[in-house]
Amino acid sequence: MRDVAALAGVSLKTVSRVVNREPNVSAPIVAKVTRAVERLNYRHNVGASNLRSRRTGVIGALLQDVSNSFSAGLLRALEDVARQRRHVVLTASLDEEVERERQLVGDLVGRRVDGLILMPATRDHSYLAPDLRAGLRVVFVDREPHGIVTDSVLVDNVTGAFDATRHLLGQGHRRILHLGDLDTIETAHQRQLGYEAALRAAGMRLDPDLVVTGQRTSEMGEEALLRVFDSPSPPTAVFASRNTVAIGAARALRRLGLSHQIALVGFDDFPLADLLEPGLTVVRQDVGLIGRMAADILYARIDGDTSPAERHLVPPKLVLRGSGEIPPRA
Amino acid sequence: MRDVAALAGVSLKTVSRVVNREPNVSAPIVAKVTRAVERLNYRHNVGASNLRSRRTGVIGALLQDVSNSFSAGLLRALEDVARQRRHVVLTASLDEEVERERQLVGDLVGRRVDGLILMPATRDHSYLAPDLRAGLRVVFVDREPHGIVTDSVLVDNVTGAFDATRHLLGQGHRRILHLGDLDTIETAHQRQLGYEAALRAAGMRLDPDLVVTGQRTSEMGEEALLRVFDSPSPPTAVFASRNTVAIGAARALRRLGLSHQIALVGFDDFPLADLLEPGLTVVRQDVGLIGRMAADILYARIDGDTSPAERHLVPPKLVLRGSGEIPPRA
DNA sequence: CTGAAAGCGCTAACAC
DNA sequence: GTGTTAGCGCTTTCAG
Repeated sequence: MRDVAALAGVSLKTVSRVVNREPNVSAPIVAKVTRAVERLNYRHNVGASNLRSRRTGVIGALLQDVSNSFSAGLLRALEDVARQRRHVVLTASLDEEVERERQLVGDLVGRRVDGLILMPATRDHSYLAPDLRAGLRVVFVDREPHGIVTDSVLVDNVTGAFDATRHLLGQGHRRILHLGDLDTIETAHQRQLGYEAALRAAGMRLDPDLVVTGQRTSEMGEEALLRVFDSPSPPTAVFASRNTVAIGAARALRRLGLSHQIALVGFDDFPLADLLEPGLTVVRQDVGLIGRMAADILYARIDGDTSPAERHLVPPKLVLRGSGEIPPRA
Repeated sequence: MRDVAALAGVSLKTVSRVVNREPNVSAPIVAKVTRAVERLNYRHNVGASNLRSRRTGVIGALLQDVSNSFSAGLLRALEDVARQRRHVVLTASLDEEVERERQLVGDLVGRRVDGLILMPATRDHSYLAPDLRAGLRVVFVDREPHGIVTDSVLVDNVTGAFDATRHLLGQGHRRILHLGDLDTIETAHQRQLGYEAALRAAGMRLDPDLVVTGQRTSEMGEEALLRVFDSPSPPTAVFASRNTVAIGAARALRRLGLSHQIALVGFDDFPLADLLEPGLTVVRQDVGLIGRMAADILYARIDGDTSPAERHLVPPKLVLRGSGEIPPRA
């Protein structure tokens, strides 16, 4: 920058003004400086500038796994709003690992990100309190903050699961298997609650044999379903409350030749769900909307919004494609 | 940091040493400093440290679209190797937009990333030459660098398309439709070349009516296929050289009721391709491997490897699942 | 509209 | 093993 100033015959501060597109610099000087910048291949050092100005133009996004379609879609939405501010996004995957979350949060705070989008792996977030007090802006996504107060954008999992289950009940199903993720995961637990509530609303009792949680992968879902169906009175419908598990369930039904006999509803849409045979009925969470909301809230905070933290609930939507509309066998 | 030093009763430099886990600090002092850090909720300012040390611990990843499974998988692989170094990844999507690429490269260079992974939208990369000369390390992924010399990790698209086409020919198909992306996109062009080469190798002539390029989305692929099949002598097989297009083609065949009559091979695998009916035969590119290779090469350069830039070709693999093994109609 | 001086928070290079 | 001095590249404050 010194060299640029010298070549352009102006002061350091003037170069700084031009580079930062500040107003109040005369056009000829802007031109002169710009020319010098190009001639010298000068690259403004954003890091150095941050040191004094206290804003990095970076937001952090700590997601579950950027390679799964939910996290990836979220990231894309965040990126789109960040870009409008000429901000940039630092991402990492947590893989449900508690230690990783704490370490990455520490790292991002150390890098002085202007804000943080967090889809937490931990269940207790009080460790964030000092940073929050120090001015860190955080928006939780998909999972609720515990032990601290901050904004969140959540899917209404209870309602989504309730709707899915009610949909199956409405078609006459009475034996509905719930295949779910680890019950310790908050969203999974809420879906279980929604399932139970729908049964209760229909005046039914919960049959513990029809609840199989702890399914994380499509393989686990597939095997779990095969196990359950190897019984004298198998279910007539399946609610698979995680997308990978729904895929496993679909695969298992295919293997059993029951794709068109057993109803199946999944939670969380994914590409190609409509191309399966039958098309997979799912509860869809609008990732684009969730990401945009989270980013908008984060930027409102960055812009100085000091209203009380809010919990934003995004309603999921039941998308009928065929698999969920199969009636119980006569 | 000054406060920490004061509280611990040591010098600034000693705190710096402890925070950076440098050797040659006595255990009791480390403990004292660590305690002071915790008491004060001190957060090491990585940005300030970078200013002096000239390394940011950040790599940039400019990909096509982080929400598609190819880019997302790549990003995940990059992240995994970066994490082993306690580095972090700055990502953005280019969406084939030339201007965006240049702007983001400029931004990331300004942020002094230690290295850059680039899946370019541009076709001329000479604009990078000054930065390269200034020491920027760049590894190209999926597309070749033009106008500069730097490392790249590419999929052997010609061979992949050749194999796919030969596979169809081997089953007796003679009228094979090639549905491809914009021919101006390098990878798409190479796939067209592979298709042509396979026909030539089988002693066949290229029928221009059987080449439909410019298909970008699944909708376009679907319509294009419907158009082609609305003819007196439709093809008996389809090679869809882009994953979204293959999905559109599968959807179109489904609509025509020809899923089991017409052979279909796609390029680039995606989740659930095996669950379609019939399972979709594809040419698979190993994203995990590509990402790991690119990151390893980038870090080798960062570590000072000055050997000549190399072009690494990853062979794609034909994955048979049924749709590509349908024989031509008698 | 432009510039000079001070300092952001840290680490390199050296001394002790 | 630990401390001191200088300065990374920029922006802030205030003066002109």
